Order: sequence, then structure tokens, then C-alpha cells
Amino acid sequence: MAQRRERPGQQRGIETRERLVRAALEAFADHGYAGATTRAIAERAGVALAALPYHFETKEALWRAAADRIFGRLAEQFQARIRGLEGVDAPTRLRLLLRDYVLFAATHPELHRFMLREGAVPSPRLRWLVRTHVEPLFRYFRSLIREGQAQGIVRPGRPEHLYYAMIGAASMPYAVAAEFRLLTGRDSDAKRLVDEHVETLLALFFEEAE
Amino acid sequence: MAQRRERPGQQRGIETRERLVRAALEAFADHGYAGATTRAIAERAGVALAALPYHFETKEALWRAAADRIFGRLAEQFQARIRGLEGVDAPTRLRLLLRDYVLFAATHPELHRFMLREGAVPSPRLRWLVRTHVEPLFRYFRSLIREGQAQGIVRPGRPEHLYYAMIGAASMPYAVAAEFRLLTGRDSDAKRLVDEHVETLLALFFEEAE
DNA sequence: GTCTATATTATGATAGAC
DNA sequence: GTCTATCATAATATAGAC
Repeated sequence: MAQRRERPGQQRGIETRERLVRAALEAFADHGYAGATTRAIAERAGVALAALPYHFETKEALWRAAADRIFGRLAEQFQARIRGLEGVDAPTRLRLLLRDYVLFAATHPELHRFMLREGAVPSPRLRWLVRTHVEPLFRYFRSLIREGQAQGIVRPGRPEHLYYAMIGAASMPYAVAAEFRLLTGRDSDAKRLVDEHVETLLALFFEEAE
Repeated sequence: MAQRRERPGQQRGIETRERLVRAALEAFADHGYAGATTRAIAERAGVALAALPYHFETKEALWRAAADRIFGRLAEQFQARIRGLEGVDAPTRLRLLLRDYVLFAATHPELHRFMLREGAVPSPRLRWLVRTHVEPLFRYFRSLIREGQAQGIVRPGRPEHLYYAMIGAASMPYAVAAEFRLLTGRDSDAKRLVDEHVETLLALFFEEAE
């Protein structure tokens, strides 16, 4: 009885939260924390302004939910991919993972936009972001880089530098997609261009296959 | 006579403009356009809030002055360096230019922070930035990349992609310096680390010297 | 040219009806 | 759970004394 009365309301609330998180992620990624106004987010989500503090208390709590969302998506995709690559030889596996990462950056430019807005200067938001999401990712990537170097597949250099070089090189065309468009007249996320970007990066970061 | 009365005032005004541009560049680079408040900029510059609209009409005009400043610095440094490299052979010249670019990114992280904040989505500010400053730079870099590829020095790939890969890989540790610090415990702009970053990038983008 | 004081608008958060 | 209306504050820009 209680269920019959509550379920529809609960369901609707969950949907509203969902819409808010989606809208917030886009807004924060595109305009930064200060530039993304709660009004614009509510409007984009198609809900009243008051729905925001009702579901998330504060703007910052919504921002954290947006971060959880995009990093969660990346983790999901990576974990599924890694399961599918069990038993595959290291060179092939590492190449496919780099390819995956570029495809993720191209289809989810919010991830790097979101990060780039927060990473410049110290702040409580950045500390939370690094401790919660970036650090595990960094450790995992670094271990992959080390493995690749040990096998003579990945070019030499400090793993920290290669990590940032890889992230930067892989994501830049999608993080600044509007600039890319103005500069080149093309869309960086067009399938053809993404594939070429992958090839370019493989040639940069991996030793020649002999 | 007029000079004796006006010069000190003029001089003071020039200094105030100068302080405002410096403060604005840092603020816009660190916090984005919306996040950089005119109050914070005025305070950082050590002048009254009203000095800002007096000298620059609007916040956006100050933002453009800040862009002119940092891109001007880059152009100065590059032009001086290029003059000094006349007659040097292509491989050495290209390596030194990449090295210069990394050093500039490390000592002037404002440049990439400023750009990354604007490049994500289309806007009048971005259009102005690309047409005024980024496009000439892009064309020049692209010609260098093509030259390097023609000589077999630079690794293969679309010049547009190599441009973004290079910019991204070169600047990332300095653009997100706070994140780098939290993640690695080190300062990305420490001399030692900058030199290592240069070496890493040379190994990535340039073919093995034989 | 610089300042203090203020007008005007926009923002995040809250109150209370439904 | 959602909405309209509103509060309190902080933003950019302006006015006017010095």
C-alpha cells in the first residue's frame, strides 16, 4: 500500500536527480564552477531552481555528484575492457587501452574539461577530486606505463611525465573542441579524425613494432 | 610646462594599467572569466575597484588586454629565439624550439590556463582569441611540424593532431600544476623536472637520431 | 587619476503553497 | 517532490568628491 503510493514519487525524484546531474556535468565542464549558474543548470535540466537545493543541498554537492558521474563512467568502461582483455599479450593490450582512452575522451569531453578547470590552483574541491578519483586512476595508468616500459613497448621517460603527456596529447582536441573547430574547420570528434588521432598517438608513445 | 604637470600623472596611470593587466592575467588564468571577479583583480593589483572600468571600460576589455599580454610575451620570446637560430641546422633548431616552448609553458603557465578556459565551447571571446592570437601561432607551429616531417625528424601524423598532442603534452604539467603537486608530491616547474620533461618530449615527438 | 559611495543586476539558497 | 515567490549577498558598472 505504501509502495503503491510512494513508488511513482520516488521514481520521479530519481529521474529529477538524474537530469540535474547530467545538466550539471555539462555545465561545470563547459563553463567552470563559477561560470555554471544554478539557474542555468536547472533550466537545462527542465526543473525548477528550487529542485537543486532540495536534491543536493548545495551547489558544491551537485558538483561532486557530477564528478562521481563522469569518473564512474570511465571506471565502468575501463573495467569492462580490462576483463575482456585477459590473456591478451601486453603490446596488444596496451595499444587497445590507449585507443580506448582516446575514444572515451572523444565521446566524453566533459571528463577532461571538468578536470582542467579545477587542476590549476589548490582548493578544497581539487583536493577532494584528487583523493577521490584522480589518484586511483593515476596509480593504475602509471603501473601500465611501467609495465609497457619494462617490456620495451612504451618509450622512455619518467612515468609521471608520460602520464601527463599522454593525458594531454590524447584529450586536447576534445577538451578544446570549439577551438579545434575554429582553427581547422573540422570537428575533432568525427570518427575519421579520432581514428587518425589514435594512430598518431600510438606512433608517439609506443616503440616501433619490429 | 604641460609636460611637467602631466608626466607624473601619466606615468602613474600607466603603472596602474600595468598592475591591473598583470593581476587580471593571473586571475583569469587561475579562475576563469566568471570566477575572476573584478574585486579580486583590483585588490590583487592594489587599486580601487573603480580603477578597472576607468582604465578598461569593461571586464571583457581587461580580459582582452590580459590575452594580448601573455601572447605578446610568447611572440617576443619566439622571435628573439628564431633570430638567434638563423643558420642552425633543422634538427637542432626544431629540438631547441620545442625545448623553448616547454620552458615557456613552465615559466608562464598562465598561457595555457587562459586558453584552456576558453577553448571548450564557442563564444565571442573564443572567436576573438583564435582570430587574434591563436591562428598565427597555429600556422607557424604547423609549418614547423611539416618541415620536421619532410626532413624525417618529426614522427608521422596529421600536423593538426601533432600540434594539439605537442601543446597538450608540453603544457599539461604546468597547466594543472596544483593537481601535479597533489598527485606526485613534486613541483612540476622545478628545474630538474622541467629538463626531464623536455627530454621525454623530445623522445616522443622526434625520430631517434642515428 | 584615484578614491568612496551607490545603483543595478545576478546569484545561491530558503519559505511556503500545492 | 515540485513549484512560485522571495531573501540576502555579491557581482559589474557608474557618480561624484578630491
